[in-house]
Amino acid sequence: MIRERLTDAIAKALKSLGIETGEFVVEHPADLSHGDYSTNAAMVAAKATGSNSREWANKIVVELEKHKPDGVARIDIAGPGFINFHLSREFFAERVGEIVRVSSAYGKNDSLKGQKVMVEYTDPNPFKEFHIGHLMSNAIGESLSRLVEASSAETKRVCYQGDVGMHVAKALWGKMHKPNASWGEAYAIGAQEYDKRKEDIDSLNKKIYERSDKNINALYDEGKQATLAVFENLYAVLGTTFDHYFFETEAAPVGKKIVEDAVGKVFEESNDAVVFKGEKYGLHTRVFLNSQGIPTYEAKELALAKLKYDWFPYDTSIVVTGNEINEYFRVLLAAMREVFPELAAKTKHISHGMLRLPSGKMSSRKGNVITALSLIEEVKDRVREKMEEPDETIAEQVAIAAIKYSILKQAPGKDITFDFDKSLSFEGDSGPYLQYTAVRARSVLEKGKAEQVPTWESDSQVKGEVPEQVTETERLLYRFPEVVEEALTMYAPQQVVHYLTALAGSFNTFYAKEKIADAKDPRSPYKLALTRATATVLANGLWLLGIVVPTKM
RNA sequence: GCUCCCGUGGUGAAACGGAUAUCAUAUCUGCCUUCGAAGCAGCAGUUCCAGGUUCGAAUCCUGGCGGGAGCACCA
Repeated sequence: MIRERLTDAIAKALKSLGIETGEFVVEHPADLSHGDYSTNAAMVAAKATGSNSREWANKIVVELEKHKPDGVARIDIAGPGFINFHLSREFFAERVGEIVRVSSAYGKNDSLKGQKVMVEYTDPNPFKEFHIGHLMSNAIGESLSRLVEASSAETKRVCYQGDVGMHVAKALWGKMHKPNASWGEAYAIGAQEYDKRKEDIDSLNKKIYERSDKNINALYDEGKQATLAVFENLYAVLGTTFDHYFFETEAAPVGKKIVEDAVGKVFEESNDAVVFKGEKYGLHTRVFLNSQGIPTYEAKELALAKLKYDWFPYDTSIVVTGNEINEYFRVLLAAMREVFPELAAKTKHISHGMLRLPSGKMSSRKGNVITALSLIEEVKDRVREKMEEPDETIAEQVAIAAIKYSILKQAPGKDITFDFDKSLSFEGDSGPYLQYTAVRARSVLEKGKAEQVPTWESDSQVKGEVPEQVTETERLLYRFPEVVEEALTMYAPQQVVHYLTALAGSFNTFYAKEKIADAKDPRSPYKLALTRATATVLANGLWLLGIVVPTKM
C-alpha cells in the first residue's frame, strides 16, 4: 500500500535527521490540488526541537528525495510546513488496472480475519408498528454488518424482538377492547388507557408472562405471528437476512435467574424490587426485577448477552439501538461488567438518533408514527412519476436507495427531523444520484462494446494510450479501500456515502467533458477501463450501504 | 434539579487538532441533432457567545446561551 510506503519513508527521513517519533500523520489533503497525500511531519519535528517548521520541511524533503518512494512523482512544501506528495501517472493507471482485475473484491480487507462479529439491529417489537425509527436502525446495522463482512470477519446478523413485556400487555388489552383495531392502534389504545387501568393491564401482563390463560394465549400467538410476518416482508425489501432471532420470552427466565443468583452481590432488594445501584459508577439506579418478580428490559438484556454468546462465541458484539436508551445502556454495561466481565468487554453499543417529525417526537404510544411500509410506498410513488417506463422492482430499489442514503449520509447518533420533501431527494447528494451514475457508467461500457473498442490492460499497456492528464476520478478511485477500513474502525458508514458522492460527481464531470467510447480515439480503451473501475467501486460501495444498482433507471 | 448528547451558509449535512471549512439543496445564469439532463458548468452565501490550551481549534478545556434525550418497577 502506498500509504505505508510513504509513512516508512518519512519515518526513515526523520530518523536520519535525528528525530525518533511516530507522531506524524499521513493523510489526504482536503483539497485535491494540494496533492494526493500530505504529512505534518515537519511540524511534529519542529515541536520536538523548538525550531522552525518550514526549515524542517526543507530538510525532510531533501532526505525523501534521496530515495523517492515508488509511485511518487513530486514532493513539495506548502503553508506552515506541510509536505505534499503528488503521485505519478503510472501509479493511477496501475490502480485502474488493478480495480478492473480485482472487480467485486476491490475494497475488501483482512483487518478482521479470523474474528467472529455479531451485529444486532432493527429490533422491532411484535404487537407494535415497524416505524421509520426501525428503518434507521436497520440501515445503519445492515451497513455496519457489511463493513464487518468486507473486513473478512465471520459475521452474524441478529434481531432481538420484544415479544413479552408491558407493551404486549397494552396491545392485547387494546385488542380485547377494540377487536377491529390494528395491532399498532391496539397498542396506542392500551398505552393511553394505562394510567386509568393500571391494575387490569398489570395483571394481564403477568398472565401473558406465565401463559396461564388459554384465551389470552391464543390472542397472543395470533398477534405475534401476524406482526412478525409483516416484519419478514420488510426485511426482504430492505435487503437484510438475519441469521438468528432472539426473543424476550427466552431471555426473560434466563435474566431472572442471573439477577436472582447475584442478589446481595451485584444487585440488591429495594421496595420489593431488585435493583442495581448505578450510583457507585456515577450512574443511576435501575430496576432489574420488578416488584412482581418479572424481569425488566435490563435483566433480559443481560441474559441476551449470554444467549448470544452461547449461540455464537463472538469476539465483538455490536448492538445498534436508538440513543434514547444510552443512559440505560451505560447502567446495563456497568452491571454486565460485574456479572459477565468478559462479555461486557466485547460489547460495543452504537446508538442512532431519533427520527423526529416536524411536529415533535414520534411516539407509538400516541399513535402518531409513520410506518416503514407507508413511507416506502410514498417514496415509490414519487419514483414512479419520474420513470419513463415504470417498473416495480426498479421503483423499489430506487426508493430504498433514497431512504437509506438519507439515513446513512450523516453520522449515526444524530437525530433526523423527517420532512418528506427535504429528507428524501432524488437529485444531487442522494441515493438515486449514485445509482444513476453507476447505471450510466455501465451503459457507456455497453456502448464501448458495441463500438468494438479494444480492452485496455495495465500490464501490457499496448492497446491504447493513457491520457497525460490525471482525472479527479482516478485520484479518488484508489482511496476506496482506505475509506472502507476507516468507515469500519470508526463505525461511520457516512464516510462511504460521502466518498461515493464525490466519486460519482467527478465521474459525471469527466463524462460531460469527454467522449469515452470512441473507436477512433486511441485513448478510448483507457477511458473505458476508468469507467469500468468507477462502475465497480460505485457498485462495491453501494453494496456496503445496502443499496442495489438497478439495471436501468 | 441532576446526567448524557447536540448547536456549521436560508435549509439538510461533512470535516484522525491541520492549509483558503467541504458537499448538496433552494434561488439566480447557461448547456440536450454528440456515450442516459435523476446530469454538467457558473454566481452568491456559514463554524451560538465569552475566555483558555496549541505553531495551528468547528474539533480539546472552563463558563454562559439555545435545543434534545434520560432520570425506579415500559422497552
